[in-house]
Amino acid sequence: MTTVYSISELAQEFKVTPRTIRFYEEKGLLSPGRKGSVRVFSSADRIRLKLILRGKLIGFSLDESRDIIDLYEPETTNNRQLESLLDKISEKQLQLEQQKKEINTMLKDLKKTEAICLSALSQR
Amino acid sequence: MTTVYSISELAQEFKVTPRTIRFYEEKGLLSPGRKGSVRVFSSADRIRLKLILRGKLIGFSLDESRDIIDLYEPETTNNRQLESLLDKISEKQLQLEQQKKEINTMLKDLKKTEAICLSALSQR
DNA sequence: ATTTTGCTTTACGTTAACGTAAACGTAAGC
DNA sequence: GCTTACGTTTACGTTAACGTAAAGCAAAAT
Repeated sequence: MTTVYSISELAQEFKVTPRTIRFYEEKGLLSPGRKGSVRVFSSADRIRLKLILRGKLIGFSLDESRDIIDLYEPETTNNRQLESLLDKISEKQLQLEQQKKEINTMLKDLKKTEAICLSALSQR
Repeated sequence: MTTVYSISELAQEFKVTPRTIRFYEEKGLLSPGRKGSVRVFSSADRIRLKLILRGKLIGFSLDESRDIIDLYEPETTNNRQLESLLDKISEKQLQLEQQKKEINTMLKDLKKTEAICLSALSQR
């Protein structure tokens, strides 16, 4: 008995609206099952939604998130495709490393500003 | 003799269009000087632009970027303001740390997929 | 039995972040 | 003196990512 979710269950869990989830389906980022006309989400669908939202959080567009998610599910079978997939993975890794650097820079700058504030406060 | 920049110089350097820079001014994220009607950008303006774009890269909206940039330039003078500023800084730091975590998770997942691809390739 | 709850589709509206085009000014080069 | 390059303002257009509202079906609760 595999776990399934309704649209509103997932919406609640991830603090988005059902509209958002339907929109993701419309855009081809999700393809839940159907029981009649009603959407039925599997755990795999849930994970995909999680990945989409994670991507969103770190500034990826839905298209970019789809790219990444597709990387995780290689239905790719021949070597040429596998190699192009590896290329894309490397590219995404570089991009993510770059973002980490930017974040670290920002954190440093914030620490500086924080220190200035603190010394200003301690000085009355 | 302090360095100044034209709009197209900055546009070229940061690979954006002049329109983008004007838009940022319109939104209050930049306020370059003027020589007649012509915009004149200082090094400080250049830095601000850099910060805006850095924010963009890691998924901040322009409003969020403005918030962060304003943190760096505390014209804040009284203690209450300084303390609220410190709060905001802490908040942003948390947010950035969170993003780093998400990025690391993604990187791990990508490594997994990469390994799968590689083993699939080595197996013929 | 009927009201409520939750889901569906369809469709128009909205906001952010610019793009694009028009119409004009000005200073430099030929 | 005219063109070319670079700047300006004004204004309408565009795309992504949903919001919102209408109209309807279907199961569950009263």
